[in-house]
Amino acid sequence: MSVSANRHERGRPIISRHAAIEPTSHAEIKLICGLNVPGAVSGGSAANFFVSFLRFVVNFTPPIGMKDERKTLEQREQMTDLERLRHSASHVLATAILKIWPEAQFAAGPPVENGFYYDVDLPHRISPDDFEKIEAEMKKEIKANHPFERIEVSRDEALQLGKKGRLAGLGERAEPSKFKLDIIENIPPDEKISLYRNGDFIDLCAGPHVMRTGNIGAFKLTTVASAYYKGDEKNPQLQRVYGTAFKTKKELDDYFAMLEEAKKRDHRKLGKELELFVLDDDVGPGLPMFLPRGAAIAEELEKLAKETEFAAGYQRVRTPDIARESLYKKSGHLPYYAESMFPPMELEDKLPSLSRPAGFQPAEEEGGQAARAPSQAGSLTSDRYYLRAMNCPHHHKLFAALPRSYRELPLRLAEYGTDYRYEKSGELFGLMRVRSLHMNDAHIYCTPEQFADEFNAVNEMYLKYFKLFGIEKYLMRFSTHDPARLGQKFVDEPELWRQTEEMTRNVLKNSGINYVEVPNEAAFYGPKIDVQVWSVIGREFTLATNQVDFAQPRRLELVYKDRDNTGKTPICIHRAPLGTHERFIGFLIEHYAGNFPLWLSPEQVRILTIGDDAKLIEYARSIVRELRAHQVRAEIDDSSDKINGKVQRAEQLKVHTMFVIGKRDLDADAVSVRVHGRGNLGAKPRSESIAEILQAIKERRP
RNA sequence: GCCGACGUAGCUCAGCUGGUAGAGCAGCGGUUUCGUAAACCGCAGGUCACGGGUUCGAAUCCCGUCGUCGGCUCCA
Repeated sequence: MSVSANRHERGRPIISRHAAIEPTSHAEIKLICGLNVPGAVSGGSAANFFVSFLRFVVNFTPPIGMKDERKTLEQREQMTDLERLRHSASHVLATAILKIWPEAQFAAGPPVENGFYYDVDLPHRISPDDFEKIEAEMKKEIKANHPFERIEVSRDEALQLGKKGRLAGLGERAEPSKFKLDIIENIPPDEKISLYRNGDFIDLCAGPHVMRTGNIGAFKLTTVASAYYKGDEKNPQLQRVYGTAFKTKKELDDYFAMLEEAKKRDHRKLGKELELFVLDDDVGPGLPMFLPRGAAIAEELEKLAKETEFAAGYQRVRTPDIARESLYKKSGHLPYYAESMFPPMELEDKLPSLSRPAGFQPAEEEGGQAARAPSQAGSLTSDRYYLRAMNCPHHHKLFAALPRSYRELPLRLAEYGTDYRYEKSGELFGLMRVRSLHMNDAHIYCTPEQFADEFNAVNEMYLKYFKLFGIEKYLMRFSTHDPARLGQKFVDEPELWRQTEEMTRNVLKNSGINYVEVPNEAAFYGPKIDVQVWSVIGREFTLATNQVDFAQPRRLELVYKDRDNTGKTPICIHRAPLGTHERFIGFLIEHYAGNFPLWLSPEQVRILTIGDDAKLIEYARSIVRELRAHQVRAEIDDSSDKINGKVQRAEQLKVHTMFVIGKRDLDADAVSVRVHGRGNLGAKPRSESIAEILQAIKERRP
């Protein structure tokens, strides 16, 4: 799978306005964390959280198409009641902060998905320890029940007030309201400027607000973080105080209860409890290791992919995890992607005076980037190797390895390739964002005529998987190019762009897939589809990508002989429906809350013996032998614990099926079946129970 | 990468304003022979992330490093 270069095209990432439409490729799957918990979930205990949540997820439409413009007044008027309340809460927050630190300077204070924040510039570092104090002031302001008063002013009046420090202040101050003045500059000349006042606090604000501060029923400050003014790292860093607010105390309590419930599903927590994977400091950050129980899941996914792909006409290949620099120079990745790759290994065996110490350190003196820059040492014979960050160049080389005829196309090369990406430390996140990954990758080389069928088949595969895993909420983001930027951001092949986009669009339309079109976010080499999914606890991320590439095959001079005996360049489709093991397993853990279906379950069957009679133990062992002979992951618990203890341990590990066997079962050649989450299902003949297990696994029953 | 919080036994956590480091679970050794979510007794287990500093004395205070987590989109 290759990489969209657009993030690096202008030297810095292109960040769109909303997380839901951030340009992503599989390569740099940007994980959007935070919980998309519905603001307006009504009542209910933690128990119905997931019901509420699912309802929310189903109804949720990502705000596609939000552009770089400011919110219009019309859009503001559409703020929900809850958003108004939270917006007002942010003003109350600012009021409270000013009562304690009158010199505070405020920037923006909007409602957000799960609450509100206000960005503040203040020499004092606000810490959670300050929250109590701030909340106390907020409560006073709410109790005072001041009205939110809208005041329209001329631009000049607004500027005068800003210069006197009166905007986002309790009174006039020595320092001007610098951020507010900057904001006024950006208000279109034809737009009215308004202030909102509650008590002594006056803020530049377009509204809308609730009627009075007393309407803010319940609130709580949650966290403090830093944020750049206007999100630009060139701007000063501000302190962002987050909080949330609801109409009633009960709703607030429910919200925190939901967060607690969500935490229980967190893949990092479950991964530890269920012994699925570990991260070890000595191995390195972002380099997860799968324990046997987690590896079992990975193996099942691989088996699924191999079977599915084999049936779909893919051929498996195997390629190394490293390659010479020259490969990435030719493929065109290096300039775009070097900073996301681990620094190269330098092989300097041919050097005469090598005095490298045993603990060889790669050159990092000049900020690490030095090591990644092309070699300047002209006189030295050195060789650089990179750990690969993507598999496509290797696969392209396999395409090129043999003379290719149109008769061989489409050629579909698949590999569970291991890649290494030097993700920035702050972006690492459990299994979801890592530095070593195993990708369900394949590259399809085809002719333009074959493209639509191939692309459609890939999408069909996605849908098949979604169905299998019960993924109901997904969105395909179809990223297209901007013709005005051909030759700059996008390769200058107008006809190929037109054709592939048209073909892709038709495939999407005809298949009834849930998709949106996002202009100007294609990869430099072709249109792409990112698949976005929502885990049940509201994490949203790009799971997979499907990209059209008509540029790399040319760069690497891939050709096939066509009917007319001329050499032609194939179109390449990069696809990874199951994404990476790391991310997909992380997703599945949260999706299933660790309660995996039988076929995926790390431990499918556990035999629990009642007592340790020798005959009973031998009976248990014979069942395990039979199951294992059929490739079932079965274990036996013949410890000296009482049966209740064995049951509890198996339940806590979320073992899918338990066979409880005692003397009664031994005598009847039966097993008592207990299924995780469903309790005791009673005794059944041994052969029948085993047959059912085998059947459920074979069908990959949910 | 930047800002902030955090880092105590395998796990979950306690350890006040500096004075010999604790519990439960897991592990190990016994005893127990139990029919569906924890039988009992005992033992062992920690350079309090790492490195410096302050101090008579540091898990505790200060500095640095590493790691983890939360943010770093939605503007008045």
